[in-house]
Amino acid sequence: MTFSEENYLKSIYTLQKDSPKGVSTNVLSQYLVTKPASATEMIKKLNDKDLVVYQPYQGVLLNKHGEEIALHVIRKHRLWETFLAQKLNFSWDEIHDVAEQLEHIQSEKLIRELDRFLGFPKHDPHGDPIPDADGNVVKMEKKRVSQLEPGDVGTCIGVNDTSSSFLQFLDQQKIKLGTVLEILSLQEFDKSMLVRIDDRELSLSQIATEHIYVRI
Amino acid sequence: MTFSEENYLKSIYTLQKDSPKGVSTNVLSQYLVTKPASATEMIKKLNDKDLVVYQPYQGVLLNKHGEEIALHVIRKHRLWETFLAQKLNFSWDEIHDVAEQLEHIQSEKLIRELDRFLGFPKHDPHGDPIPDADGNVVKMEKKRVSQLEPGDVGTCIGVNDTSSSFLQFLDQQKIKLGTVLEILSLQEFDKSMLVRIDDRELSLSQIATEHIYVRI
DNA sequence: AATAAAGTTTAGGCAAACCTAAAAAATATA
DNA sequence: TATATTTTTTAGGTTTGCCTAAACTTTATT
Repeated sequence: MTFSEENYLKSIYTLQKDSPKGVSTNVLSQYLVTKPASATEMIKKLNDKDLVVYQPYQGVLLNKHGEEIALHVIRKHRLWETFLAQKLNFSWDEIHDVAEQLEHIQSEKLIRELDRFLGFPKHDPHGDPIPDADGNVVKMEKKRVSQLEPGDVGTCIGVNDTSSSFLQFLDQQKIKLGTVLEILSLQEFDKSMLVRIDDRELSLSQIATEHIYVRI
Repeated sequence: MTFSEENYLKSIYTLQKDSPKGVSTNVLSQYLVTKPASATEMIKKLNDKDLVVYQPYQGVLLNKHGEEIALHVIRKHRLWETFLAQKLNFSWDEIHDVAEQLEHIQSEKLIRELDRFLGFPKHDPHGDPIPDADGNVVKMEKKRVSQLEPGDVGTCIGVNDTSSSFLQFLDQQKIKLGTVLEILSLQEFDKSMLVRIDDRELSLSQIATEHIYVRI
C-alpha cells in the first residue's frame, strides 16, 4: 500500500458520504488537488487491487476491503491529531498537515501504543470519532453553536473556518478546544447569541455561531 | 529535500567517520542496500545541489551544508527513538525501523515540541548524542563493559548485537536500558566479569561484555 | 610495467504518480 | 432529437529512484 493509494482511499471514504452512488473523478481529483486523468489512473489501479467498485464513467466507491484500509488510515490520522493537540501544543490550524504525513507511518505496534499512551481517546481534537482497531466507528453528535437553543451546554470541539482572522478572534475571546459554552439567549433580529463561558458573558454573531462546533 | 536524499546524506554522515577521505560508492550502496549505479546517480544529484564534495572515482564527503541537513535528520531520528522507547514501550530491536520512517516527517514545530515534551534529552536510547537545533553534537563516552575495570560503574545504554538470542539472554538477566552495572572483578583466564546489578551478582562472558554498551 | 581484478560510471530500462492534449462518453440544451 | 457542453478516459510525456549490463578507471598482482 503506497502513500498515494492510502490518500485516495481515505479521500473516497470521505467523499462517498455525500455521493453514495459514486464519487466522480472530477470531485476526487479536485479534493486531492490533482488532475482528473491522475484520478482515473489511480482508480483503475485500486480497482485492479480489488479495493473499490468502479465502472468507467460511473464514479467510484470503496468495497469492504477498501473501506477497512481507509478506516485504518483515518484511525492513524486522528490518533496523531490527538497526540499533536494534547501533548505537543499544536493548535487547530497546525495539526492537519503534520497528521497528514504521520498517518502513513507503517507500524501496528506504534498505533497500538500511541492509542494506549493517549488513554484510548474516542474523539480527535475536531470532535471526529476515532475508529477502533477493527474499524468500528461510533456516530458522534457534533453540532454548530447556531443549532443550539437557550439552556443548551456544549463543549467546543472544532471550527469550520481556519482563516487566521477567525482563529485570532477565538484566541482573543479565549475560546479553545474543550471550552464549555452555555447558550443564554438568541437575538431574533440578527441571530446572534449570548453565551456564558466560565464566568463571563459574551455575544457571538451568527457567522461565529455557525463556524464553531460543539459536542453536547 | 526528498526522503531518499535525506537517507543518503545521513548515511554519508555516518560512513565518513570511518572514511575521512571519501565514502566509496560501493560502501554507500551496500549500507543503503541498493546498487552502486544508484548511489552514483544520487551522489551526482547531491553534488549538483551543492551538498557534498565529489570527484568521480574518488568517493564522496558532505560539505558544511550537507552536514547540517544530515545532522538535522539525525536529530529527528534520535528524538523519535527516545519517544518510542520512553513513552511507547518500544524495545531496542523495534525502535529502528519506525524511527527510520518518522525521521522524514517535515515540521519544525513538531521536532521543537517533541524535544520539549521529552525534556530536552541529550542522548537517545542507544546512548548516542542528540544534536541540538543548531546541529551541535556533544561527544559522548560510550564504552563496552569489557573496557571497564573493577570498581567502575556504568549505565547500560545499548548493545552491539541485535540477535534475538542475545536480546533474550539480556531479558532473562533483567539487563535493560538504564540498568546500572558495577564491575566487581575480572577473571583473567577467560576475561569474564563478575558484575553487580541491583542486589545480585552475576558473571558475564567476554562475548557478553563486548556486546553491552554503558555510559560511565 | 603489463595485466588482472575490483570498483565506478554510463547507457538504457522500468514502475509510480503526476502531467497535457486529444478522443470518447454522458449529460444538458436548443 | 440533434447538437453543444461537460465529464471522463486514453495516449503519450516527465521526474524520481531504482535496476542490469557494458564501458571505463583505479588498484592490485605478477
